[in-house]
Amino acid sequence: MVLKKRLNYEFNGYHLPVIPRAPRSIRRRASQKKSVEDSQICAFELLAAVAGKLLHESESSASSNAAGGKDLFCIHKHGPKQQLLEEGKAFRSECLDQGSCIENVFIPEATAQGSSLKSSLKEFPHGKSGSALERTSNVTSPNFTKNVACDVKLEIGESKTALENFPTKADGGCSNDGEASDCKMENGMERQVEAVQKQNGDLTAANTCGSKDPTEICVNTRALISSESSVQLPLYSSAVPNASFPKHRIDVKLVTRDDDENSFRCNQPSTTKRAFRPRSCIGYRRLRKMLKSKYWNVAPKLKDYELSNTDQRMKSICRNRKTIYTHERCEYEAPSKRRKLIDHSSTDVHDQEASSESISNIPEKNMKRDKSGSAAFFHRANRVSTSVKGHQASSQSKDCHVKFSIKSFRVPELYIEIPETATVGSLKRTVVETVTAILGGGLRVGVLLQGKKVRDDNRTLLQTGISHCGNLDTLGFTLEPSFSQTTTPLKDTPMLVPCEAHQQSPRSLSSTILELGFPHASGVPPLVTNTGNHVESTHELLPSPANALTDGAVRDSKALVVVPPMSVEALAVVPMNHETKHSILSQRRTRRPFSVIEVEALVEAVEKLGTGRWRDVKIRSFDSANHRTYVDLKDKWKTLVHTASISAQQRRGEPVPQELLDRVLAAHGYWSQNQSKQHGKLQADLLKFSEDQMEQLTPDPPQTS
DNA sequence: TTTAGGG
DNA sequence: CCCTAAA
Repeated sequence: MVLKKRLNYEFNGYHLPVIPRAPRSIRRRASQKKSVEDSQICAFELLAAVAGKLLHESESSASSNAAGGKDLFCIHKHGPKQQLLEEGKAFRSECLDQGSCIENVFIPEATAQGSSLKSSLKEFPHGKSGSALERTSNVTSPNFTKNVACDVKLEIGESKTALENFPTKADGGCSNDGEASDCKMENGMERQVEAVQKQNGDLTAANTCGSKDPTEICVNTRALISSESSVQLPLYSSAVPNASFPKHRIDVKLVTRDDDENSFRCNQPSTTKRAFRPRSCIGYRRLRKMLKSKYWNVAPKLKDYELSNTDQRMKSICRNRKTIYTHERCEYEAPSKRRKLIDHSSTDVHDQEASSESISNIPEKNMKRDKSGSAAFFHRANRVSTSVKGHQASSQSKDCHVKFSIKSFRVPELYIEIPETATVGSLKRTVVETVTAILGGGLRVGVLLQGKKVRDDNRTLLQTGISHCGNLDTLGFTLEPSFSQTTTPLKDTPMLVPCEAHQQSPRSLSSTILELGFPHASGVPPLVTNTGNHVESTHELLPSPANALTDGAVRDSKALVVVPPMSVEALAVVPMNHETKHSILSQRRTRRPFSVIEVEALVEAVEKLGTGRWRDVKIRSFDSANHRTYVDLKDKWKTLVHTASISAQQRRGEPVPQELLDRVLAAHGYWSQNQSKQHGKLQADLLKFSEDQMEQLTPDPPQTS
């Protein structure tokens, strides 16, 4: 079926607008076969399982961590791949596997027929761009990551590394900038080409990202990989600059930026395209839902659910989604009606710690502490936290209670890097956002003993040496930002705090992973956990120049990275506040205005497919634009129709060429008129009819309506 | 999961 | 864009 469809698309210009769509059940089946999603999930689960196992192991012996990490890595890396191979889609780029996607708007040349679209298409240097793209795809992430505009760099803790590299994404031609479409396209292409070239050059050096330290890269890569969201990193290691990809059809894909979901983009051979559907989107949504569910599930009472989140748990959650959902509504609707916040806190990572190398030096003495509601907070935190709380019986030695007084926490340092050309205002915004993100994002507590982090949450105070007789003087606590606002007891994990815009998807992924109990190999540098975030943030952070037009400023401000812990006082342990949660979990997706190119692609697709087949439209023209869901497309169409019906003066935003609007009206009229009959036997007739219509369609709408 | 609409 | 009812 898929094949058939594809053929149709390819060869029929405007002809066959009426591609009868298969009954949903069938479609569903087909889609299910698209294993990508499944495979991803499988991989995910597998990962989770492994993680769980590792975690387990790590608890018993720290030494095993390294190995564990490795294994994990391997699995992650190969698992998906293998699966793909099995599917016979060997050539899918890894980035795809990873779930990273690039948004491509591809426009079949065939389509170009008579419509104005054609003209614009022609502007693309097909040959050249095509090849460039292909190359790009080979290299995949590296290029993108490498990217053009690295306005903001995020650095995390001591591991400055890779972040810098990832940060920018190459800006796809199609992004939302307000530039004229043509220009955009070209620019985008060129850029990509440049990137590619550069990449090739640099590749040898191995530091695509330009990070100075290869080692670090490796580490990061690993970390990233482990975090699932990291998807792209694997490429680094395996990137083969010149590997040749199978040529794709004629589709020209435009790379657009895609942030929310996964920011990585890569060009996919069109062939594969259909194979994996909106998986990322879907996956993303799914995760989101899951998270929500969890939130509800757990958050309400901050019960100490077992922290060990295994995939089992995940599954169950999924299963109960509906139920949970209801639950949520009841309990949380009040605060914010529309937004369901996900409260990671309860579920999160706690146990895991991403160990950061950063060791805070000055241990603070502690005495008693406690502030607000840490109860819940600590609750989860298990042992350590408990101890912090006030006095509690320290685990084993029942007789002794250790009292702590925490005067201050060390707080991670923030590094913000923005272009010289940035305005002071944007700098301020950036700083504010960063801080907000951190504070708002949730904190976790790290425990330092003699300047060293205490990673093992399972050890008792006694075992750790924290007791009366012990050196409380050398005991310190750190407050570290964490994605999920959850605070985790021991260990400090410096993390990237996602800016508000940050989205979910990556975040979700990482969070999820964490929840799953992904243990970081202790040996692994600081970021296993973080990595994912980093990447994410990176994406978001990097504003593509093009985008700047629309919301560039905002974007710019988003990028920030948190580095190592530093001392900040009075950061009371804040249980997660709503706001925090709000900002992180339930954020509204970043607004991404449709670019003219996208509009064009949409119009073109609708002209062929008609309205009411948004899923197909999505697949056809926005398959790789992970941030554009079919609902988005439908909404966009709605607004386009509206836009087309109002005067130019009343329109806002990037102006859409009148020609496109005319086509919108034409298509809208046409399809609304024929909607009822399209599937029937009239199909043939309609076919012809539509053909005619379409052909003359160019600027003038089919009068049919 | 998709579609269709309201907000 | 989000949220949902329906399908």
